[in-house]
Amino acid sequence: MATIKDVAQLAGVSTATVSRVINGKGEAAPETIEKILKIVEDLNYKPNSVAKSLSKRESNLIALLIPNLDSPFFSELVRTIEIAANKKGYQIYLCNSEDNREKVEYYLETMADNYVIGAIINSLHVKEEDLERLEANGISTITIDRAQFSHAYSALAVDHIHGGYLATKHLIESGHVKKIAFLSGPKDESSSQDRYQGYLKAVSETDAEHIVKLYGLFDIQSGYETSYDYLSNHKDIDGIVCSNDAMAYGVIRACADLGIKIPQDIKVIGYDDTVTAKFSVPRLSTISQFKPKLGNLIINELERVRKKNCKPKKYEVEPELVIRETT
Amino acid sequence: MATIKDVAQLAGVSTATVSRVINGKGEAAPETIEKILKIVEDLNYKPNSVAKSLSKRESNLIALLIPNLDSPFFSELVRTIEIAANKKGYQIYLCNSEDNREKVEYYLETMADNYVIGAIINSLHVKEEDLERLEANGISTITIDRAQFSHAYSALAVDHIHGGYLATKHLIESGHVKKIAFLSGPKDESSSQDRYQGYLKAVSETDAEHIVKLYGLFDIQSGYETSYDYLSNHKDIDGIVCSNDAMAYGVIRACADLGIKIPQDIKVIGYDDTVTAKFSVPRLSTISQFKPKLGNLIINELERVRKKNCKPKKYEVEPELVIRETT
DNA sequence: CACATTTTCGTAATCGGTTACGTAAATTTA
DNA sequence: TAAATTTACGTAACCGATTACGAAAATGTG
Repeated sequence: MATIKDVAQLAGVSTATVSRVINGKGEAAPETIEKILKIVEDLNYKPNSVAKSLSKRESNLIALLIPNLDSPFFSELVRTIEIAANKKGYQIYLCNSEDNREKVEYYLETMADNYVIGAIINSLHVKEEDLERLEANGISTITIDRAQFSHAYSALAVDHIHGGYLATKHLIESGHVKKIAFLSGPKDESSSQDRYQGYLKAVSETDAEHIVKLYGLFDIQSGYETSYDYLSNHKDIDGIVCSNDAMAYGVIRACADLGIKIPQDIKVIGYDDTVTAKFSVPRLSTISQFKPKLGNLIINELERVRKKNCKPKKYEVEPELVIRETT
Repeated sequence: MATIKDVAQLAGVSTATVSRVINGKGEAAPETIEKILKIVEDLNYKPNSVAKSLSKRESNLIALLIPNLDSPFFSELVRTIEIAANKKGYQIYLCNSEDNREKVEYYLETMADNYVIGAIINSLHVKEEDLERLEANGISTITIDRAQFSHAYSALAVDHIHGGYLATKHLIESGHVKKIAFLSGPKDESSSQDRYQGYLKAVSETDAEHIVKLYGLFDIQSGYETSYDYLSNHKDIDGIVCSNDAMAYGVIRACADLGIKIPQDIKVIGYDDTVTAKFSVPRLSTISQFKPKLGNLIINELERVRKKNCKPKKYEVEPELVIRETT
């Protein structure tokens, strides 16, 4: 691997000049520029990222902290962000927290000493003081979705209350739905609670009745288990609003096992509009929130906040209802 | 952020001593060690990874090059590897190639100048000479699955031929299956071709007949589209062997749309045993290959090969048949 | 006690870049 | 043509660690 010294030597100039030319900073004579660029080309010289990071005290890594990769929702998120970041020359430092505070802490620390320039954060376990610490270390942050919206930094959030409302209202109006249940994510998870608020609001506006709130872990298995347990002992509901698609797939499976027909006997709605929703049997009605262009929005916001004097912004994504076959 | 200089100054020693003590290299007086460690503790000093990488010319990043994150197969792979890497103090540099040679090249280059210590590679577009270049730059490699098995470096592969054989044999024997089709991934994709070999072998051993080979893109949508197109024009098959689970879900959906009953009218088998397979309607019979412990195996192999004089090894994972409801 | 060994630790170079500052040469201005 | 200004580029410090080498201090040996 050629270094800047090799280039400088061959060009008969100092490394400072080479650096300037490559980065287009300061002045240089046209012939010098040409000579250097030719040598760079010949040697296939690429500045070493690590050295660059050290001297500039910033890398081109963007940390992406997420709780897991199992759910399609997150893998789709990672994908859209990776593509957007890549287009701008950033790379992704993947931080998979497994929803575990220790791993979150580990990653928050390594972010700083890897000189990542920004962090995209989706985690129950990140508190405002963690964001403060990151910003103090020059790492701009943007939280997505699950973390609170009310901290002092940039955030992108879906209006979960409205989403929950939309889902529930539609579910109720899609048939003779009178008695409904809400299948929530973990108790300490705020987006689920918000969706639940919207759910309650919709219930109060109609003559439907809220029967029970169930809890899952946002994965297909827990969706299956909790709904199977409940439905095999109770026949009192005809609609279930799920806090994400993965759990809804579990519900669909549980109903199939129990001989409950969707949407005739019971209607189901998910949340996220993951790719599978279009192809499940039956196809899942759901709430769509993230679209590919959000990757760009997130990366752009991170770049924007990095410039001093740029105030953090809050973004809200309007959830949209996607009607398919389960309602 | 405290640096090694701060620690050295407070302890009244040189940075060299601090470095030695922290890394447990060379000798140091017990009191000196104690004093330094105390200050490290007090200051919450963490060595800067970037500086460390530069001076040692190696980071603790492991590159993970995969074609996409859409398919659960890859997101599960990323997850198991992230967990294994993390346990050993490595971090993941995520390289999502979108199955695109340009992005592959971009990432191969950035690997070297990020001083990643190893690369886990799954890509159609990586050739043996790319592996050579990586190794020449001190990056040990292990290819997984889709890339050829025959290069000079470490590799982990599933015996796709045997897997295809197992799947097909079971499909045929699970009912009165006489006329079957193979739903392949992209034409240039070797694992699919291997599975197809196994498929043909199984066909030849039974009285079933191979009718058609269809091509998809390994995703649910293409699985749906190709099978829908074929099945709406032909009623001549009663079994489909799919080259991965995602496409099998597409087939299931297509059959539902066409009023074809699974497994009564047609039997379907997938490949990968993704989490959803247990919960789809109907539950998908499939071939299981990667288990969580493979993450550890991969990371260990990467560590092993790094030591000079350690010859690359080839690993084969035995595919296993998982019988569910589609056969 | 003189000498050999060992222990402990500091000096300084290095990894591969960036950049503030200064200076010599080229150009402009009067 | 001398002074002022601008252009082009080099010197050297720096980012935050690691490490080869050597020297001083401590310890052991006869």
